[in-house]
Amino acid sequence: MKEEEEQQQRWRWWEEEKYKDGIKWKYLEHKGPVFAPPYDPLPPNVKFYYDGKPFPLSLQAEEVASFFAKMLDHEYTTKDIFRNNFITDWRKEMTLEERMVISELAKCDFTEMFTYYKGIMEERKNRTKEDKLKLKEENEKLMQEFGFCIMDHHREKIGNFRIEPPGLFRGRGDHPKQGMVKKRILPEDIIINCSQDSKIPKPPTGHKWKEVRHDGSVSWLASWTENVKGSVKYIMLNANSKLKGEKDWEKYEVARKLKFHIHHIRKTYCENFKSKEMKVRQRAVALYFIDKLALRAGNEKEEGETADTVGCCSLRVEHIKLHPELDGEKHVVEFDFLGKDCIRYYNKVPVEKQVFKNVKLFMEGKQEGDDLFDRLSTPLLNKHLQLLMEGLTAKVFRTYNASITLQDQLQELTDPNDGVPTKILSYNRANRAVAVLCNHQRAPPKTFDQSMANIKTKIDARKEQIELAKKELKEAKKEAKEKDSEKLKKVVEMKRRAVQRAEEQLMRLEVQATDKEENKQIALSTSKLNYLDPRISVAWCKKWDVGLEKIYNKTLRDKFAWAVHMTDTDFTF
DNA sequence: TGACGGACTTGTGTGGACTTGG
DNA sequence: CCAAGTCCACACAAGTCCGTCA
Repeated sequence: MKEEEEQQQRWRWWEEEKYKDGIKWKYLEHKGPVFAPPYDPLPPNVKFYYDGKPFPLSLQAEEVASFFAKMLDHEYTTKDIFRNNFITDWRKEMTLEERMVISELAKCDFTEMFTYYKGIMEERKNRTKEDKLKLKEENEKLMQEFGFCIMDHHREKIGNFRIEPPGLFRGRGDHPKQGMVKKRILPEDIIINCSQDSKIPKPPTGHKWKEVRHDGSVSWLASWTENVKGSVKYIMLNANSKLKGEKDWEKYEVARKLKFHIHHIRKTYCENFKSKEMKVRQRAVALYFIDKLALRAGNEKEEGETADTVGCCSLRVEHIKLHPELDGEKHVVEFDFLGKDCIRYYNKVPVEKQVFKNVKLFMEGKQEGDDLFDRLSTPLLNKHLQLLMEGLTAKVFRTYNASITLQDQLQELTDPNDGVPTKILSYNRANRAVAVLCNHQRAPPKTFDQSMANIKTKIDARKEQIELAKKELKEAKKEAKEKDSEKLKKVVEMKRRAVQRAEEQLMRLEVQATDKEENKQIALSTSKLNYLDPRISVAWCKKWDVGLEKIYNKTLRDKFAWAVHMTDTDFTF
């Protein structure tokens, strides 16, 4: 409750005016990032072996070896690409002498190091309560000093104030760069962004910043270029900040605006299915998929630099199968491709006849590896969308369709007569419909079967308990009827309550089991965090008197404080 | 128009904190 | 009170989209 109060106390940025012309802030002061702790060398008794013999390593080579040693029980270290990239990068860190000897990873023995680090982890886990408390306090102190900034007179929380420590790059799926060494970032790599009239952060002693700039048109406080992909990384504010919140609010407003244009847009792209211009037809069909299936835009990617994943515009012929008829349905398109994060998208969808014919046409004369939409790119698509509605891009359709689906599903599934637990089940089901639409999948948790079985056992036990309680109630009633006494009446009442309580518990368990089962392979958190207009959820909670904390955890309530504050029961998306 | 980099959002996995039930 | 299970915050990877430059 205390936190809720704190939240109420928080500055209501949404009641203030925004800056114009791309200005993000006028005053920004912070302490700079926190760097990764320096490498802690191995004790002399822990050895690395090459070709069966102990082989002492230079400090630099040892540090990189430790990255691999710590991961020995991870699947990554069995993959060829990972191993090859690692040994190549590792050898770059070696001295000439080391490089002369160490050439084959298969001859490297890291097991002593692995065991050593395992032991340290174990020790860490078994720390005493006092130690844990002390660490927590130290962390808190660091957070208070480096975890906040002053932006235009307000103290704002920073999202990530720690620089990423060095290690091995863990790309997802078949990433060609997995296993490469992520180098240690030094102050000399860091660009600091703050206002000129602020207290400029001091670099650690003996070091200098790469650059200090004062750019109020961007939101980041510090940045550096990472060595594996050469991309820029940033220190930015927490999701509950004004800067992030305003942007998020704006996103949902753009999505809401689409509601007024969607009818016309859909009509237009259906007309364009018959366009004489191939480019227009392809654009229309792609847009149809983006709208109907909530596919991502699908930017072009540099070949060989990333895993082979696609979105709508980058679909290739091998990702599509056409079924004139399938399971009693006509014009079925079968999608099978790897999307963002190498998550598989598999779906069989009956489509408009015109779409089906078009896709067939687009595929004619093409072979594996060819683009389905060879005349289309995301910039082209977005340029077109911009003309249809200001601020419209491909990803707005995902936000729009996710939010409108939640709203419709809540309307459909919520039964006013239900109790709170069942209403929450309805909410989760509505949320689930969105997650399915957006293909937010997850691997079933490793403990899933076990914990499912546990719930079933509990349910059975409850049922038995109810039987017993009912029997006792019956007997108590019978006794009370025979001998009319106050004491017996009380007993009957007690037994009645016991039955009721047990039945309520049973119902709660059954709802829990259903929810869990339906959620086995589906992740709700992503859509909740990124796609669902929080005002829909807040309004629903207020309308049905469901505590917001049943739907949103503290982080979400904090992030969506603006929505919590401004939304009433009558909000419609 | 096409490559490219920069800025920002979206996404999953994970370790540790927190909760719960025996 | 402890172990097991669950949940959350965080780390950081991987997208989208825009502006610039040739």
